[in-house]
Amino acid sequence: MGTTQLETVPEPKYWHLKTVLTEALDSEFSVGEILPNERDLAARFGVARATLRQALEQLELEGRLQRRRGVGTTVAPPRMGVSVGSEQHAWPGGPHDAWHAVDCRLEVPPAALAEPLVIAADEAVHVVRRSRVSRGQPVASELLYIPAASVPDLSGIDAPSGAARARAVLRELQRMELERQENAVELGSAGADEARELDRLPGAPVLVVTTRYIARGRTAALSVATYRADTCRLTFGDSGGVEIHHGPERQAS
Amino acid sequence: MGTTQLETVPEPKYWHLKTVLTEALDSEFSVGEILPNERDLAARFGVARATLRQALEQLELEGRLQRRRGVGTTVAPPRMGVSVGSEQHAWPGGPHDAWHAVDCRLEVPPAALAEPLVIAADEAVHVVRRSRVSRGQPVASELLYIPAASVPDLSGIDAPSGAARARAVLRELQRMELERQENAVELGSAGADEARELDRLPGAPVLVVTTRYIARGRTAALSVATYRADTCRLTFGDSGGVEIHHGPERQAS
DNA sequence: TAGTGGTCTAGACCACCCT
DNA sequence: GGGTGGTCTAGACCACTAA
Repeated sequence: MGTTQLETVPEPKYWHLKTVLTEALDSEFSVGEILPNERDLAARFGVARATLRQALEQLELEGRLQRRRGVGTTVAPPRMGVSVGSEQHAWPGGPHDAWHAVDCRLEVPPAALAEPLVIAADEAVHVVRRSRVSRGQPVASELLYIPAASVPDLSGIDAPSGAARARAVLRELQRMELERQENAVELGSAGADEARELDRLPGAPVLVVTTRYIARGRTAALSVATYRADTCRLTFGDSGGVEIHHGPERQAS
Repeated sequence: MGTTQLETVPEPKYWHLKTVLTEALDSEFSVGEILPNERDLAARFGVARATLRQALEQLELEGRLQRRRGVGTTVAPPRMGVSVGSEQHAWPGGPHDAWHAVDCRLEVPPAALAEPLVIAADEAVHVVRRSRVSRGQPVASELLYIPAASVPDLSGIDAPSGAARARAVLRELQRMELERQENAVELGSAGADEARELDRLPGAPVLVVTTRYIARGRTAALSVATYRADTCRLTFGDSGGVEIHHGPERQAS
């Protein structure tokens, strides 16, 4: 008919919902405040629950919301900046290290890591598990792969495993001179064990930081660190990082 | 009854599906190969289409699959490494710059950027739009915010807008000495315009790299670059980055 | 035990791409 | 026009948390 048809592209409902909710978060909600439950929200907007959830999932991905099964959906605080791969060229376990060692075992690493580690596919390496906490919250979980060749004088260590052994292995590693390190960031999803350690559900989005420590022209250690993508902003380079704030978002009482 | 009950934690179906599909991708599929369509796959695994899609979405998030409406689902090649925030402290638009300028306009930036730019909330700045292509594919889209104070001698430039003006603005910027730069990476989702430029749907996951260029103690420019999270692995620091391969994954003919 | 978010189903229709 | 992935619905049940 003669109706003007400028609506050439009907925006998906969940996309429009996301926009509306974002504006509401910016103007009407405080950090930590609890949103109405999903069934109520869906009814209020006149959509199916699955459609509402699509919008909430995106907002959680962007770090605006936090959802917890059995509890509810809350407004998330701004992401915290965590520094990675600083230019200071330091071995893991050094004096200004934000990590704390949890465990150390001797294991065969995943096949995909054999090549960057320059070892045989079935060769066992020291695997140090570390975790990183910021503002009282777990933010990252790391697996450090250290070929036996990088820590040759480990015979005097008595601890067969555990945090004590982990620290001993890192101490040994620091006896070499670090040549340089290579870093990479990519998107991944949390495995079952990482999810537990990060207090998230399996499959949660994570930022995977891979660091190759190079000494004497060889890969002396390989770190695979998974950071919570919802709560973390990774800063690197000279220092600091840029603070981005959303709307007013008063602090909840 | 007396049935042994070791199945304490029933794994979600989509999680198990994802595992099965991952193994299949590693062993039985080639890069670029087309998977059966979603309805067939769902029927084959005996699940609803929505459940299958949950698994496919995760695999796409991890960069293992590529889905295109109207076309199908294909096996994605390994992510390509793109270097960001290298230690070489260079202005944007310098000689070894991977970007190419598209446009330049004078606009008021989003309110959230007024503070890091150290300008008034309603002050207009030069906004240079640039894009980055790698291996024939668009990988990133950037908005560069440059306060007028950073390019004082712009009067001689005749081009009122467009790529020519963008290049002129960048040339002017390079006359200052760069003190240092601060970088940050976080997870985001593509807006409508970024999605178009990156050849993705709105809401697609992206890695947002924020760079603050500092000269004479002030923020001389602020870059917000969004990289396709599905196809990119960001490398930074000394150089290179770590190559991680999945399974055999022969190249498709 | 009540209420929350997480998983799952079996449909339907739409937007897009190719031929 | 036929086939693909993208969106949406209206239900159901489950796993978890807290009172």
